Amino acid sequence: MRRITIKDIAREAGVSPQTVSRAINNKGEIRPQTRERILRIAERLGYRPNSVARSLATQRTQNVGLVVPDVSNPFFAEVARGIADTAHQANYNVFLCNTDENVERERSAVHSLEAQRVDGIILCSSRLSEGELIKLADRYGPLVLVNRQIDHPRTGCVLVDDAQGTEDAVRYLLELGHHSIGLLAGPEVSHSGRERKRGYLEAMRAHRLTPRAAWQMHCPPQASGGQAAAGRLLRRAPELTSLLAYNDLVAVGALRACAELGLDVPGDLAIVGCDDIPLAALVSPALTTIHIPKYDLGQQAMGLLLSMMRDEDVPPGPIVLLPQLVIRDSATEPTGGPQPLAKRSLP
Amino acid sequence: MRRITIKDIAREAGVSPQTVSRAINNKGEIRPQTRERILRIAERLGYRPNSVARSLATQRTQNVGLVVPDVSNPFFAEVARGIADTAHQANYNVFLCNTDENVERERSAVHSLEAQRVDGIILCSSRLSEGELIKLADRYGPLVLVNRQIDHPRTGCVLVDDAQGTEDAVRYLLELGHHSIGLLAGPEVSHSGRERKRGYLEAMRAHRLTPRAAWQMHCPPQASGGQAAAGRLLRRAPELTSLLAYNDLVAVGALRACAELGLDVPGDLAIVGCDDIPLAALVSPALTTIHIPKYDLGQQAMGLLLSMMRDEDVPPGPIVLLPQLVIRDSATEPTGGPQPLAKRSLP
DNA sequence: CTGTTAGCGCATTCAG
DNA sequence: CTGAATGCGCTAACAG
Repeated sequence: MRRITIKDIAREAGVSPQTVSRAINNKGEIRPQTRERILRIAERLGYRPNSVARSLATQRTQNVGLVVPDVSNPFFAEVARGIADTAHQANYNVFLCNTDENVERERSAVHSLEAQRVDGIILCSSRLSEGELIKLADRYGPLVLVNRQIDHPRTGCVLVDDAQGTEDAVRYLLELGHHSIGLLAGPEVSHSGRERKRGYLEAMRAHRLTPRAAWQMHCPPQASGGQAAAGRLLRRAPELTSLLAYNDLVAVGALRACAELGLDVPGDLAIVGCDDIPLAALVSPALTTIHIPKYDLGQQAMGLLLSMMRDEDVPPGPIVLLPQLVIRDSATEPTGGPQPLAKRSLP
Repeated sequence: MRRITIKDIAREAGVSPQTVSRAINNKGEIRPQTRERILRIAERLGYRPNSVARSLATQRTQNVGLVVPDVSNPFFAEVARGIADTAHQANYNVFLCNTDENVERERSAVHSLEAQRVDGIILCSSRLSEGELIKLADRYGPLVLVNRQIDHPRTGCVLVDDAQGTEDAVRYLLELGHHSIGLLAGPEVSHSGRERKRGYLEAMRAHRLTPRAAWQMHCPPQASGGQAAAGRLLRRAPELTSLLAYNDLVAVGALRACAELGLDVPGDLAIVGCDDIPLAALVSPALTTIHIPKYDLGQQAMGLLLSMMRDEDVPPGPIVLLPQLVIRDSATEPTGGPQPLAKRSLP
């Protein structure tokens, strides 16, 4: 089944292919009348322009590549939405690549996108080494990094001030009257994990509190990880009246751990999450959490990429987005009574 | 910045471009020795094959299009994962298009994909009319529909037996001892909404129970919708001891409504969800729910599309996947005491 | 305003 | 085993 080409239309209309091209792209001088006629014929014949041929001729594809660890992760799903929406508004298509946090897959995704000659690439939470990223930026066109930062003239970065987020959360807990704040830190390798921990430490120190090692524990960023870690942490440090979790899943895990231990949230223990994924509002108690502007992150990243692809001047330095504490039900003032776990016999 | 082409490599290697092409595609006769040499040069020059040019020459793009209402919806996110994984294993790239359940956007997405000359298209929960789908299938290559069915030689369908799922759930509740089972049906326009309702009605009738209209209520497929509807339904029909929800979000809404009304789940009211999105396992009580094999759905859809693109023979008729009831904590035997709401004065 | 010529980078003939 | 010619469908540059 051969598809209709501009030649077919040209023949039908008795003009040259070039004229058809002009009519379709509404470009160059052309008599409105012929243009109309050609368009009608194109319509009648069910013509669909061939972007592949056009791309080859123009050396631009109007496609961009999006590389994420996992679209089924609600965090990246929302970032992806922001990117896709912004891209489509600007008439760009997007290639979706998942990497599962696997460097090898990320590398192959990037190669594939280069082969596709996408006009720009957005890498979310890239696991590639700084050296590799720079090499990529050197040889390829516009590149935008989400949640990662390198210094390169053809690379844009969009970040969230994760440390600021946890600082705000810690301050909030302190103002509520909590003095002993535990941290369920995420993976040590993760960028946001390190930043969020840093924010916690800084906020503590800023308030002349020495962060105790016994109050901190790393865990995998899922509910199961949070549940296990929270259980251990609360036994080890029963004096804790509040917990800051690496993300909402970990916070939910902590919620479950509390249920197991017979602790009431927020009565006995205040819990604050991070990310504000849809889940956060739906568990009970609904999570007080640090909202990360995920959709915005996507919008800004794609917006930046668009500017770069259009060769517009973009201000140097990363675009930094601010998190915002969302107050719901999982953190209130400490009851002030005896230490929650101290008043019970632990299993 | 001009990119390296096979010509550059040919010049460097002192051979013709065709030889380079053969070396790279490992196709046609070529002396292993020259092949090796060429490949090394390509590597050194940082050559990336130009898929655009290749596509134009071969008339195949190795790209497919994926159209979903919303990737940030956990249901479609997982379907998308299944599709993307399977596609990448087979060396296909995927274009991602969101429609927001907007027919106009879906139409434009399809046009865009046609222009990209993707080798195949997967439409999830398409809102296009049957007529339009058939026209699309007529003029375009392989098409696979997820959650939708049409009869067309070049179109494949992958479905979940939604009715079977709710039938199983109703039977389970009946076996637990529930006689009054309410239905929080989803949107009337949705295909799965209608099917799930049908399954409910059939299961009731199969057990010689007349489904009462007062026990059924339609609602938007979100937690808020479920909460509002459950509240009204439970007041209207206080004799209900169990509730089947259109999906997990609606079920969570029902959970909240129960909390408002002072009803214990599962003690006073059993609730069964549908879909088994990650949330389902994380709320408390954890939802007993109908697991829809979302990732499978994606895998099968892409698998089918691959077969069709390879012109393999595919068995006619839709691929039908079976849901499976996942038993967790939100549904147990009825307590058997006085009707739950009857024993309290309603606000 | 419209047509002609050329080429984008590659693969597919067919010769050698 | 390798090279030369041709075309995929379209646009850019120039002529008319």
